Amino acid sequence: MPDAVAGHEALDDINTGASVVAEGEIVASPAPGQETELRVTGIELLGAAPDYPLAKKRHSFEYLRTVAHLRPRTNTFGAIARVRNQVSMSIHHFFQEQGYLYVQTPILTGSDAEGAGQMFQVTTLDLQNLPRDAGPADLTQDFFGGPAFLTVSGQLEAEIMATALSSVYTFGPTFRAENSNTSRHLAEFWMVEPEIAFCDLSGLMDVAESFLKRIFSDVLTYCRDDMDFFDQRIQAGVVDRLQHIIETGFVRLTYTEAIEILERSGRDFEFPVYWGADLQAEHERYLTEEVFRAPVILTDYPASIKAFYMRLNPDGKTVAAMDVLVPGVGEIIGGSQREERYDVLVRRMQEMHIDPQHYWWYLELRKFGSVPHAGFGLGLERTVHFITGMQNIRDVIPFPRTPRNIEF
RNA sequence: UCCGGCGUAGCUCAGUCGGUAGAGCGGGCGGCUGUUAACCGCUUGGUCGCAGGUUCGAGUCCUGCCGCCGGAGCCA
Repeated sequence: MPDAVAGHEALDDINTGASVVAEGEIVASPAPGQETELRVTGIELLGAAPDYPLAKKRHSFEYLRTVAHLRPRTNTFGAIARVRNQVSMSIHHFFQEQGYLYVQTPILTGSDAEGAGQMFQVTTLDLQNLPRDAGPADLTQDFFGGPAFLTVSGQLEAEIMATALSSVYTFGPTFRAENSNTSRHLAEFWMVEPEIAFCDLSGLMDVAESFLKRIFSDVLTYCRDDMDFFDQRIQAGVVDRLQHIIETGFVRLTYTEAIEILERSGRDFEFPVYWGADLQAEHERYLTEEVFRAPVILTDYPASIKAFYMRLNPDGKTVAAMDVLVPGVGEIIGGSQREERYDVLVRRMQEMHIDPQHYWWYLELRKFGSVPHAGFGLGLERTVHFITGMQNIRDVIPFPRTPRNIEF
């Protein structure tokens, strides 16, 4: 930089990470690989960056997690933030265009058995000095007069709204206190949960498929540069994979048919395959990655391995549930047609040792003008995980919460 | 939580049979200059995750703990 440039003496303090104001003229560049450049006439150092932890080179994602306050400054995390933004917008656009109502469901809940995993308990009691006489703490003195938790799903409340206002969707944070140490799990993640009035399982599958295709298509259209970046630097083939999914139909298969395929495969699976067993990750991978090489929607699982609120099929053995499985990530959507028949729902709860009294308000939806309805949950981070080809879900959310990790 | 692997310089890693710790990058100094993760020379840089144990001697072997990674379970 010529000495004539105003402020050039600041150059000694301008290194990687510094913030500057540069003035000049945008001109055509003679250099290969870029069309324009800034011919600087003045430069000012706003904030120096001595001992900046991010060198001008490649860093491991593992290291970047230890500097989560700086990693959004890297090219990869910038690209992820833009894709996340686009996916979020596409979710809203898709449902808004079809007349769904965006509703907010509570983050705090008093229901301690929503059945979707371990919950975080919330309290204002002094944990060092709990009110008690020998026995357990007296929770009637707690803020809500009883136990309170962070939600694991907005589904039950969404059903309330959907049976009043027609189709709705929620989009918010969800919390699971499972001690899961994997590349696919977070303790805090964002979930989209549409609840569709007057809808059966077949209609639900149609929504799920067109929903995912819309998200993938928008990302390829509006985040093309970022997707090319992921294709070149993170995982080769992610663009073609999305393109292929958009252009082809999802495979639809019943659980029973899937079991038959697995039994006929001749494969020696670690976990045995038989009707009634829950499908293991190895079984799902075989179906999505080897047999069909495409997203697979599995339906009609045995009632014994699914939640109480899923609608019992006429065969009396299976429920109208569906899982959307994608290659590499596994389950990206889980959903079902809901049991709208009061008597059947009560019987299912009793079979699964769930106290119907705890769900009196949920049951009343079936008592007063019940309608068929269905819904599913889509994990936002699992979706961005799949789209970008990133190896670890902790790297597709700015501030991941996992066991023993909440510093940033 | 279970199984397996790993933890060495600011970062990425090597370290043989147990014998007093090394490279590249980064940082600093100098040179060069149409650069794009520049280049050339010199230089700086260590509680070998923590705590014990075995040994004349431990980065290396053993035990426990902590953390990270991969897989599994749970699930979005």
